[in-house]
Amino acid sequence: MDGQPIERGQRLSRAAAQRLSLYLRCVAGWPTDGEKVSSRSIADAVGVSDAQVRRDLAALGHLGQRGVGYDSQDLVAAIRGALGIDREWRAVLVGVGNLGRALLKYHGFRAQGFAIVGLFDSDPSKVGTEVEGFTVEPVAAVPERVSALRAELGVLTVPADTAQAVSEALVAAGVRGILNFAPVVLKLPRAVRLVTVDLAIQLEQLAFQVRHGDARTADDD
Amino acid sequence: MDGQPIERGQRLSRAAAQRLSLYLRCVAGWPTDGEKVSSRSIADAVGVSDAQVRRDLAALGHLGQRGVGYDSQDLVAAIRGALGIDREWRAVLVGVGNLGRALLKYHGFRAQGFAIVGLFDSDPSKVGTEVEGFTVEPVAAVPERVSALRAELGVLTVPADTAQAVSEALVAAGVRGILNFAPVVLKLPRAVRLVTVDLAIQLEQLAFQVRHGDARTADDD
DNA sequence: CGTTGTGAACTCATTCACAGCT
DNA sequence: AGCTGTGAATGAGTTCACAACG
Repeated sequence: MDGQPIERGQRLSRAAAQRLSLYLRCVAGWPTDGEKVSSRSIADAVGVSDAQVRRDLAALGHLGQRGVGYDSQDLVAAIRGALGIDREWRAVLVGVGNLGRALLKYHGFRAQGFAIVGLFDSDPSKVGTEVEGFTVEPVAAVPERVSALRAELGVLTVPADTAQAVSEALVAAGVRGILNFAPVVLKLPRAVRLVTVDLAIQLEQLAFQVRHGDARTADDD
Repeated sequence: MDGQPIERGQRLSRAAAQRLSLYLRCVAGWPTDGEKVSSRSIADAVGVSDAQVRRDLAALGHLGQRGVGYDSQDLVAAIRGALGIDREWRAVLVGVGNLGRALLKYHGFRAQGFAIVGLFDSDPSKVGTEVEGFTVEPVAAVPERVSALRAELGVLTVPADTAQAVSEALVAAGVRGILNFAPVVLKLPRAVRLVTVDLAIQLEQLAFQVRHGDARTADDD
């Protein structure tokens, strides 16, 4: 039932998709003052070239008007569609430590269409407690509960040594994508999408850049 | 001849540096069983091609032995040197919320040579409290305290609306690099290095990949 | 043998520059 | 005039394939 509305002319690269997230964030956050947005204004806001912005947006279809710009309303809708966040995504979170709680409190998720629908932890002292309105369930319940909750995504904020096992349980329960914060390389079936955010590596990247005055980099994951 | 220790033949790309972090993590974590490591074994562990590993490591100098492999000891030292984490980096953390606390507890930082030397928060109820062995100081004290603490890096785990102001204070206090977790595009002097980790964007990337069975991606930031 | 290091080919991504529309 | 869309040029990054070496 994915219908069919938006046809993609060409595949978006991973990097392009990241930039679209950035464009979305700033355009959606702008006051709907005049309605028209130019590639230059977006470019300045996120720190890329205007040609880059046009190239990225052109990949979403013809939604700009020459001599005028882009309609911010349409633009937001088009980017959402291209990123696949024009519908709700149901996700469970495993590992209710500080990081897990930080993510729960981060309401940016819900605003972008992501709904956390279940919480799990292996620590018996946490199971049964209430966190941000959810009752923490035991990690052993993942197999049955995740499918019952109809969750498609899993967020993994558990220690490194249990990440592989938990991720396998999530996959077995039908999760199709995992956002992993444990500093390990998970081995999962090809069909399951995986995005790993390794906080220590990001700090190393920063140190690297400071040491060698290397790249300028404005952001990215 | 090349006389000296580690001169870089060519510049490392940002992407290459990220992969080096991954190599480092797995090689350092391996039991020093035989001493010799092959590009293939590293490649399998982190999910890239063996040619890629060789190309990356060759950029660090000649540290492999044909027909044998790389000495894991030397390899770890060389990668650390290339990434600039062969010495201690002093960092302060601003924003002692859940995310900030999660980072403090994450001992992977200290293990990699990063030392948090100060904590700041704007919330008066947090100032003066002890967190992970540090006394939280007011954010207003940043200008004087950061230089006194000789911190070179700043970790920003504050709400989006204060991130720009706090980052400017950090820069004024002499910080040379900022690891930013606020979902905003910071505008800083070119000389200050910036790495932004936007958690919501990572979730969007995951949704994007699940939606379009697009890339395989193993990780990155 | 097995494994590295690397020229060369190739793929992917970005920038340039301008035609084409408003 | 202003601004988009895009072919062409450029650049960056990755894979191929094999010579060189222990």
